[in-house]
Formats: sequence, structure tokens, C-alpha cells
Amino acid sequence: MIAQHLSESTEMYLKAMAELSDHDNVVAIARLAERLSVTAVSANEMMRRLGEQGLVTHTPYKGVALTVKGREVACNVVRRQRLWECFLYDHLKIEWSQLYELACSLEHATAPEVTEALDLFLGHPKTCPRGNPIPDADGLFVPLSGIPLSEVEVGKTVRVLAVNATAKDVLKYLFERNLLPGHEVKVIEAAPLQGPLTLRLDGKNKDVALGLSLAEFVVVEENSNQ
Amino acid sequence: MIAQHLSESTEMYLKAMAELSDHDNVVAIARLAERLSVTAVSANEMMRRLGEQGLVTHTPYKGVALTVKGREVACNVVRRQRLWECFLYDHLKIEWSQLYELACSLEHATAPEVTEALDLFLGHPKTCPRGNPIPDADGLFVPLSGIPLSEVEVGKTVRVLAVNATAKDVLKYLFERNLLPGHEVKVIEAAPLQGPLTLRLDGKNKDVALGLSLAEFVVVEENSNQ
DNA sequence: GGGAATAATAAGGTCAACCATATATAAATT
DNA sequence: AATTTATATATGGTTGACCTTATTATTCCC
Ligand SMILES: [Mn+2]
Ligand SMILES: [Mn+2]
Ligand SMILES: [Mn+2]
Ligand SMILES: [Mn+2]
Repeated sequence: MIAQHLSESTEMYLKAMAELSDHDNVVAIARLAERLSVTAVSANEMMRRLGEQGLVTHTPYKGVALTVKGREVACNVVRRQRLWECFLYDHLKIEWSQLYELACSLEHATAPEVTEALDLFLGHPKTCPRGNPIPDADGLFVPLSGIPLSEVEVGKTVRVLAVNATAKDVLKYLFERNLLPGHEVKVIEAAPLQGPLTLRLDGKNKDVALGLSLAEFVVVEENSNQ
Repeated sequence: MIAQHLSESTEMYLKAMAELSDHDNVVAIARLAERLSVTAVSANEMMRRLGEQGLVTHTPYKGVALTVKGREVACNVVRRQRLWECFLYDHLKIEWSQLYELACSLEHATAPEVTEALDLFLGHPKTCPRGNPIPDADGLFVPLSGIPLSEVEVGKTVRVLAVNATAKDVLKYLFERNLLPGHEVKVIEAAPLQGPLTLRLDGKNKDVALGLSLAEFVVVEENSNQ
């Protein structure tokens, strides 16, 4: 059970699986390939390799799932990622939209000693600047109990819990519109035919239009007022 | 002149060259291979590749040297390395002997924004915890004007400027004997036939024996008292 | 100058992680 | 049931960074 060093590629596949997996923890290989900007053939090959290492299981035509061991690794990568996001944001004052990308490099170069010392230095933060929970050293964390902004009923006001996007341009776009953890959003209108939402941020009077696919990245509280 | 991402391997070769190069900046490929724990054939192959990229020049049977471009990259890697050493030591309280190794991983995963923000966060440190100078953003630094402890005359007392070792066990060994930057060392005796030195640390009365090859790693002030 | 040591090159191989193109198979839809 | 779509697998290739085992070329030293 000694943790030999896994490649950056391996870690990224496992992390992507943790981020994309639904209720039953299954991910379609095509989704994975998409997320990692890799062909489906490459993702399939990689899943075979990870399968041989006991990190994933593949049920053909159904999808792949993390094993216990695989999930352990994935949670640890997520932990490193989000701790670095905290450090980069709170101490280095790095731009919010760049946090994911910059931390995504550091996460693979971070030894356990550094991870734990960083966690202590940061005061054991519970969430990263994008609002997502930080797994503890054992991989445990309280999952977000929210829903995507895209599923909120028109007229309701909700609070943003987290932003799940990873692409810099998407994060920049959301940041510029103040769609950040802690902010309040009222859904004024939902255009038909999968059209954009019209949102009111923090009770301001200037409204914001947001495409549905972008709204899927924004996780909000389920319990709303009004 | 846009800095495309160089591989970890490339950065390590260039850094090793900067660390090993003598007055005329030339390094024997065999020394490089040794340092990087790689066969001479592999190092030769790599030098060909780096030559094609304009990072090094190879004069057969003489050695390799960094080009201006290559030196620029190398200094930047050293900068990242030593800034991380500062952070790990001063803020994360990581053990001194582990600093090099842990920072050596992080250095390759550090974007320019992070490097510069880290430098600012640390207050633009001039040296790393091992006593070596930190190049500035342009790659400039004042080289250490010291000599190896192995070359100090018997009877002289000198101050340690820096420790150039990188291996964890060597660093641990030196740390346990207090051979650290800032400490004073008197050379009591030098055994014949490349035998060990007998040292007196900080005027204490308990003496320390140190092999000559280890003493080469310890850089001390040239100007000594007594 | 000649031999020993050192350095370089040649040749052939491995391995991880990617690629494209083609074919096979299962699932979903009409 | 038949067709379309999604998924998987089979082949064959590439690249970077390693390896081993020769063989050749140069430099160093006696
Ligand atoms: Mn990453
Ligand atoms: Mn904690
Ligand atoms: Mn390194
Ligand atoms: Mn500075």
C-alpha cells in the first residue's frame, strides 16, 4: 500500500473522474476524453492501463468508475489542488480566474509533507476560493448540497455556493459578472428553447444575461427565499 | 522569444549545468550524467536535443555549455527552486534537509505569475535557506565569493556561507553537525591522504570529523580571522 | 609514439502517452 | 426490426526520455 508516484496524466484522469462522476459514480469515457482534451481512443487506452493498476473499473458501454483506491488518489489530488488555490488567492493575491489552472500544475508536484504543512499554514480551510470543499487528509469531505443555477425556478433568489468551471476564460467571464461564492442571484427570466437566463446580482438593478451551459457551472443553495 | 513549456527533464539538465559549470561555463557530459543519475549515452542524446533547441553548445571531447538562452532558462529554474525553498522553510516549517528535494519538484510546475507573486510574498529574499543567492526576475545574481571548506588551511576559522549539496542524506548529515550558513568553523586538523577534517563548530569544545568530499559541499568565506 | 582512459556515436529496444483510421459491437431511436 | 448513434477495439505510428551493448574517436599520460 505504499503510494508510488503516479504520473501527472494518471492523476488528471482520476481527478476528472471524481469531478464528472454522477450519483452512481460512473463516467462515460467520451466525457472524460472531452474534459481532458484527448481522443476517445486515448482515453480508452488509459482506462485499460488504470484498470490494470486497480484504480478504475470499466463496464463496457456503461462507463468507468473509480475503485476505492482510485477514489482515494483522486480525493488527494483534489485536496492538493484546492489547498494551492487557497494559498495562491489568499497569500499570493493571484487573480481568481487563474487559480484553477495554476493550482492544477502545482498539485502534481506536491509531496505529502508539503500538502499537510500547507493545510496547517492555511489554518485547515474548509473550502477553496471557488467554493468547493477541501477533502481532509483521509479524503473525507462534505459534498456540496446545491443545485446548478440552470435549474433554479424563475423568480427565486438564491445564494451562490460554488463555481465548478475550470477553464480560465469561463472563470473570467463569471468573475466579471460577480457570479462568485457568497453572492445572491435572482433569476428574473429564463428564455425559451434553452435560451439564456436573466439574472439580478446582489439586488443591484443592472441585470445580467447568462447562457444555460454557463449557468450549469454555478452551484447554488437549494433552499431559497421568496 | 515566447517561452514555450520546457519539460521537467530539460529544466533539470539546464539547472544541473548551471550548478556544475566551472569558470569557463563548460561541463563534462559525464559529470552531468552522474548528477542526474542517467547513463552517459542518455545525457549525450539529451545534449543533442538541447543543442537543436539552441539551449546548449557541445564541443566534442571538451564538454557542453549553456547558451545565453539556456542560461536564462537555468537561472529561472534556480530562482523558482530557491524561492520555494524559502517558502517551505520559513512558512511551512519543513525540515531543512528536505527543502532541496521538495522544491525541486515544485520548480517545474510554477508559472511566471506564481514565481513573481511568491517573490513578493517572501519579501524579495536574497538567499535561500542553504545560503545560495536567488537570481532576480532577469536572472541576475551576485555569485557567492567563497571557497570550499575542503580548501581552508588548518588553523583558520571561517564562516559558512552556503551548502551546495542536494541529496537529502548529505543535507541531513551536515545539518546534524551544524554545518549551516552563518555558523563558524575552525579547521583543527586535516588528516593526510585525503583524510577527514577535524572541525570545531561555533567555538564549542566538542569537535567534529568531516570527510573531504563532504567538506567540498560547504562554501565558506574566504576572508578568515586568525 | 603508444597504450589506457575517456568520450562519442551507432544500433536496437522499452515504455507512457498520445495520434489517426478502420472495423466491430452494443444501445438507443424510430 | 431496422437504422442510427455511441462505444469499443484493432492496427499502426509518433515522440521524449530512458536503457544496453558494441564500436570508434580523441585525449591524456608514461
Ligand atoms: Mn493538474
Ligand atoms: Mn485539516
Ligand atoms: Mn527539479
Ligand atoms: Mn525581487
